[in-house]
Amino acid sequence: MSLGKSITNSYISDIFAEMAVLLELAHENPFRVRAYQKAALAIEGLSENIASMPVEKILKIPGIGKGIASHLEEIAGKGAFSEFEKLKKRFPKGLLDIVNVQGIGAKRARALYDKLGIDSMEKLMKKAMAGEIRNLDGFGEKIEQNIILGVKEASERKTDRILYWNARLIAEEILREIRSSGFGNPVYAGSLRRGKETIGDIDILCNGRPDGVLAEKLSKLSCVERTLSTGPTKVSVILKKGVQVDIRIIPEESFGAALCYFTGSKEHNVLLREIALKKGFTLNEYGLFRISDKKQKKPIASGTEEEIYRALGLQFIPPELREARGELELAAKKTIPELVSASDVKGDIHNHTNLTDGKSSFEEMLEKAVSMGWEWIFIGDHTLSLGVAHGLDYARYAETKKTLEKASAKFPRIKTGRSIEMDILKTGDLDFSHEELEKTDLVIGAVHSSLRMKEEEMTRRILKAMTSPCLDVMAHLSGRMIGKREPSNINYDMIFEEALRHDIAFEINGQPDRQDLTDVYARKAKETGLKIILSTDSHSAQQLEYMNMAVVVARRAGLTGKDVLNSLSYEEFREWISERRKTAG
DNA sequence: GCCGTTTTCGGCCCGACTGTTTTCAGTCG
Repeated sequence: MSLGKSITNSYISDIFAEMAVLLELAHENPFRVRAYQKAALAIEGLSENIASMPVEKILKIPGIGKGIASHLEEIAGKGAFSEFEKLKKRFPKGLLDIVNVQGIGAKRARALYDKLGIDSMEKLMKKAMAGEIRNLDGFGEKIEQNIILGVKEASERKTDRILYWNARLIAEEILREIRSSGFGNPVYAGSLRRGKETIGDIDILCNGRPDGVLAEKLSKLSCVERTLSTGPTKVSVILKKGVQVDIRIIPEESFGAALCYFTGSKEHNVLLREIALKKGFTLNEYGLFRISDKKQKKPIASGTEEEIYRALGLQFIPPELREARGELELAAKKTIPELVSASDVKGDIHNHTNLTDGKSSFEEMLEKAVSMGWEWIFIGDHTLSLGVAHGLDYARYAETKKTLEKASAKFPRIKTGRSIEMDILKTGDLDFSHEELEKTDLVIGAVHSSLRMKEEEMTRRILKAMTSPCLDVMAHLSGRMIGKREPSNINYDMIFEEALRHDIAFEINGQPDRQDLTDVYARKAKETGLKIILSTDSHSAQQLEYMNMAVVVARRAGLTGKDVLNSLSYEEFREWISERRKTAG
């Protein structure tokens, strides 16, 4: 059974996504292709490991039927399924890269392979430079030029997606530039508005008439490197920073319909349109129309998203939930929760100062915390075992706690505590003795070393750490770093169940490359009945702003203000710590 | 390949833009 354990949802999801591409290359029925894409997305969004789910339960997942279920069984047994293996042999690996080049899809990739034997990015570049592609049927000089640019961009880009936080900063910069050029009301949409972990390209909507004038001006913004396409309603550009941005020009009267349409997700939109059809409407980016209104003259709703959802008999769905994960059913029953927002947050618990590996002093941290509008902050540092971070032993913890108290006196508007990020050793032991732990304000347990242990071993290590009554919060549980480090193998079910017995809270870490717990597991934690706490893991005062990152993850998980301990007052939070320590032992 | 309160067969969301073509296929979101 060792094979079954390593078969994660993301592993399976990747197989089905690749299968979809291979089927497209094979000129298969497009709806079959779509079915595999849908299955890949559905599996990616599950918190429970699908490989160990009973088949009756698997068949209840929307988008998964008998066909995919039987493939799943095969994957669970041997890591792949036969039709997939067969197709993989039929097409060289390099073709999959070629499909991802801007302007090339499966059809063109297949044609290039059949007619010129192009099976790698290198060959593609060579043939394009030699001018051999332009002579093929359906190709031309322009496509050839775009291929050369596309291959260059693909090779320069290190990863094809950027972190949410970075995308948000870039988007805000463009919005400023568009605004200062005098164009009305630009907003971002797409996966950025939905708060996805990583962002492929940035979608921006802008108020204006589709007369071509605005589009022309937008393609000349100073941050633009090259223009991919320009039409009266849409401009696609690549920024100097390497990110693709699609800007749409939308008349005010259909702004809501467009915002909804371009926010997505695609799957959410498909379901939304199906609901519209059942009610005798049709929905597109211009509005919601009666089907009988053939020329789409008079929209039922179009100006705002709220109007559109209302006209469909649905509660408004916040963008972060629009992933076709059951939100439409909730909206129909009007049970979409009021999601947590930055204004619910009264403080942070997990951060670092210049006493260990942070950059800022207590005073700088406190000043920033006040400017965030918080009522309290627990300021933390690493413990000793984390040699690289000059961690604290108990004596230094106690000493610096006094220093913090002195610093706090200068900031009467904010209440403070001294937290400590307790290293969970390889054995599952903690870095301080029990007597020392009892004298700390707040203990945040975290794994920092030997992250690649086997699942059983790593799970046992964390379970053991949790038996300490003073371990209050579990930080960045999976240890993953997006794009750099895979999550550790752990058994979430066992860890969550044990944590529930000890009333241990789980952190959503707001570092843009951590976002850990993920939205999927934060949702599961809530369903298990666990408490959740948002943190910044700041290594400078400025980074306290990452609280906004953690809020986005929490919103995607469907959490309310009440679900996060950050919404407690200082006294209530202190009370929670002492109560849980009393009962946990 | 999935799905079903008009259905177990025959549908499957919809439009913009480009570049190739003389009316449309491919790509993208």
